[in-house]
Amino acid sequence: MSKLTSSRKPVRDRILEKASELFYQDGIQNVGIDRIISESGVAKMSLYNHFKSKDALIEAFLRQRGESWRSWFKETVAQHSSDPKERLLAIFDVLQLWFEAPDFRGCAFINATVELAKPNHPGYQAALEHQQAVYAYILDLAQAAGITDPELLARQFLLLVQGSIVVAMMEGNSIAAAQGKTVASALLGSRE
Amino acid sequence: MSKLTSSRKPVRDRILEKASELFYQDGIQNVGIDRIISESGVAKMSLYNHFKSKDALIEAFLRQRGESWRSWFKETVAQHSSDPKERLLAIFDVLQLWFEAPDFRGCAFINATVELAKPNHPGYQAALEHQQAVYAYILDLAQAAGITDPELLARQFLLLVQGSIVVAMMEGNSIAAAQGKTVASALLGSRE
DNA sequence: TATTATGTAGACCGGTCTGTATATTATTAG
DNA sequence: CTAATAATATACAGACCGGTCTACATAATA
Repeated sequence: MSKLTSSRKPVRDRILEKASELFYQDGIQNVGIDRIISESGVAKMSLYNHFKSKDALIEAFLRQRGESWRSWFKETVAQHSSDPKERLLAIFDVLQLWFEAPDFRGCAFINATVELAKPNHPGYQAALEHQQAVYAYILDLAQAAGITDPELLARQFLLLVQGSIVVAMMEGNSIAAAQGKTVASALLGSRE
Repeated sequence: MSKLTSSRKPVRDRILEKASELFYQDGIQNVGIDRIISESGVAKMSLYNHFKSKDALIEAFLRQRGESWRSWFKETVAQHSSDPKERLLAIFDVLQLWFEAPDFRGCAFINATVELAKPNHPGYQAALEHQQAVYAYILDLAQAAGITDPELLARQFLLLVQGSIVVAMMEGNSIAAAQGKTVASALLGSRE
């Protein structure tokens, strides 16, 4: 217990946490290294000791956020219902919860592809993999629900999810979630 | 006819054209003033003579692109069909055309809100107005088609349109358009 | 205790960015 | 022809960027 001892957490975690917060909130390009280190209370050399470049930090941010977001999403959907078909609809209830979070600023992965622009950026690939993982999750639910042509339904749902996210971000409210759910219901209903 | 006379078009137009191309293609933040002036063959002072700042140029780019994109979109939809209900579906055929354009890189307005991040940026408001205009156009079609609750259908279509655009951009192909159309068909079919 | 790891603090570098100032050249109008 | 206007070519300011380097402090370990 030497001085301020804000170093309860490992340095690397503090850097990544603060970088994640700032990158998501203000945009990757609008956040500089200097701000990350000053707000996380860490020396610049510590950052470059744990991450070889800003691009590497961006990639680490995206991969970590992808994992934590998906696990939160799946768990929250699961606790909404145990019936697979109802879970497909619960997707949009959970989206609404997300949209209502005060720090919501859209999908970090859509945002990253827009900002990074270059498909060869390591963060770009991470974003694509996240979208694939989300699709795979929806496909799982569709298969468990016994949907005919689950691949098509999963793709349709993916469009609805991404569309809801974008509209919610631009408008700054959560009504897109409920409207997405009405479309999802229609899709499921038209198959019975 | 003095020298190279690349100045067939007025200077302001050349600047705005090149800025539009570069902003859309590489991202607003990834394009500097110096590149715009060098590639458009114009002096830096000419740019700042016609636009008071880069932010003003960004706003001009978004407003001009919004108008030209919407007029292209409406005209192309109109020439696909004259029946309002078929036009609602033709939206996704025209989207597919757009997605297949070699320079397609998503929606300039979604991208702008992501990049600019600050809602008080003049370009941000232009982006919101564009989305409103697209919604108004879909609503027009829905009303002309005699849809019950046209507002709801227009909102549902907006989600599908935005979702298709985002997915097409990330994946770099156009299959999202056809899949969006299947959802649109289902929505229209479930109302008969 | 001596050694090695890790982190801190801050100066510093080359480069890029937006924006301005200046001086010169074309073009156009009266 | 002359005077006003518009565009050009550059140099420059000042801020910020990512990234490196050095010197020092601290903590763990042998």
